Amino acid sequence: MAKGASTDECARPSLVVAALGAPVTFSRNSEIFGDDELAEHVYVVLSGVVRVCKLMGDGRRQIEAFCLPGDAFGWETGDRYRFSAEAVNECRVARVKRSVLFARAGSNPELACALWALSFAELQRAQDHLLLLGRKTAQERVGTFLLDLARRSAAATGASLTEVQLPMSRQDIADFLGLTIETVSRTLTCLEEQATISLPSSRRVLLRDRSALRRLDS
Amino acid sequence: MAKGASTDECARPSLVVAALGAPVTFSRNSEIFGDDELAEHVYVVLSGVVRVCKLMGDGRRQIEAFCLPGDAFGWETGDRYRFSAEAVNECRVARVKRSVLFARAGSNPELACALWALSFAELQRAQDHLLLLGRKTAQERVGTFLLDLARRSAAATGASLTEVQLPMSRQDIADFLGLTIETVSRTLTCLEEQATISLPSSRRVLLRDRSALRRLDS
DNA sequence: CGACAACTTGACCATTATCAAGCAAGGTGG
DNA sequence: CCACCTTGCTTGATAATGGTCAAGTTGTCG
Repeated sequence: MAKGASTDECARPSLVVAALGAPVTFSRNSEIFGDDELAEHVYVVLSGVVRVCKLMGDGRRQIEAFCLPGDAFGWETGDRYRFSAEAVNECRVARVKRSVLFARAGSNPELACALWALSFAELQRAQDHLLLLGRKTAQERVGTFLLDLARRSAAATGASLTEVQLPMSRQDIADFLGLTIETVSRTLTCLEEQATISLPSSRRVLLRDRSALRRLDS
Repeated sequence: MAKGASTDECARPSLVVAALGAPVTFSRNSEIFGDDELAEHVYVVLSGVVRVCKLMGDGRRQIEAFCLPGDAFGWETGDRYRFSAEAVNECRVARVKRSVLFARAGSNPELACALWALSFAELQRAQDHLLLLGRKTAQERVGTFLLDLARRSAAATGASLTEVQLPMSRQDIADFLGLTIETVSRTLTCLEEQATISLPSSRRVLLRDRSALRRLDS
């Protein structure tokens, strides 16, 4: 306990930011903000899961991130959002006015530090995701996804590390991993046949062989 | 000219940061820093091109970004780099001590603002790249790449918008676009046959039909 | 119980990867 | 100055991963 706060000079960055905003709830599949809308707010997930995505003219979709409790989304440099955000399931988010946030950050070093921490977390996730989309096989993508979701769910809500709830549909997973829904389904089946995971139901996954999964993770 | 500085409340963020560092030069293909090394510096490109990349155990490589003059790289939240950086060609970079940078940013709002601008620019490029890697075809990837490089080269060095110099090898392009070297080569040949581009030499590209390229860009 | 959405599975296909030559440009040493 | 080698690029033939199209199955909600 000696120097307990050493890892978080900016203790719980998401809380620092969320404290400045008002909680809002969104129902499954409802839009939190749309591509090209005026970017007036930054958001922090309180409960539930949010997907942040880009759409191409012909309907192809790339989900850039699933945001779990504690994650922030809606950062922009310009004055408009460059992607849309939707509730994957029923969820609560803290909505913080950008103007308020930046005004306060100027005079509040703890807040400024929290903003850094949150936006960098997003950058790092994006960078890891580039490697996945550019160079990993379907099996590696799914394996990485499951491990990551398990780790982050555990961190955010204290869920088990070996049992993952999938709040999102197969289509969402496919659009996140740069695959099709069929390939995601087949890959999960294949991992189950290899006894790497088991699927007690389509939205619950047990990680049976974590070392096999970690091997897929690279 | 009236309100000339409106777009850059933090005028030329890269210059503000670069001013704090010392210029260093690197020769073609030399390493600027390696994955997992202690992250003591942040860098700004002054001239030349830098590639920032991740490697997998079996040698697969993903280039996360090509950094042109004015771009910054080497941001980290933790104390170690999570990727490596190498000189694509002879290049000069400003090397800034992280400790100095962050100490000064605390008391210098212009600098703090410049840091935001630079790191967000990186985040946005990463996010656009996710869509490319996850959902675009080979032809779309190459088209997007050429347009982007032309635009950024023009912005950084005043180069022409219709003639692109490729400072990087086909292998670098492939590892950036999530393709193989052969597919990049074939795709360029194919675009030339369609009269969308021409290739006076392997490292020079003329953008003949920008609207066709923009259609590929989505 | 019926209807609908979400998921799985199968058969076939296409894009891109792999493997293997061949070619062009640039540098070096005789 | 030229033969030789190296490196980087292109092209071709073939293979494989993942995509597409089409049925089925499961599960949920009225």
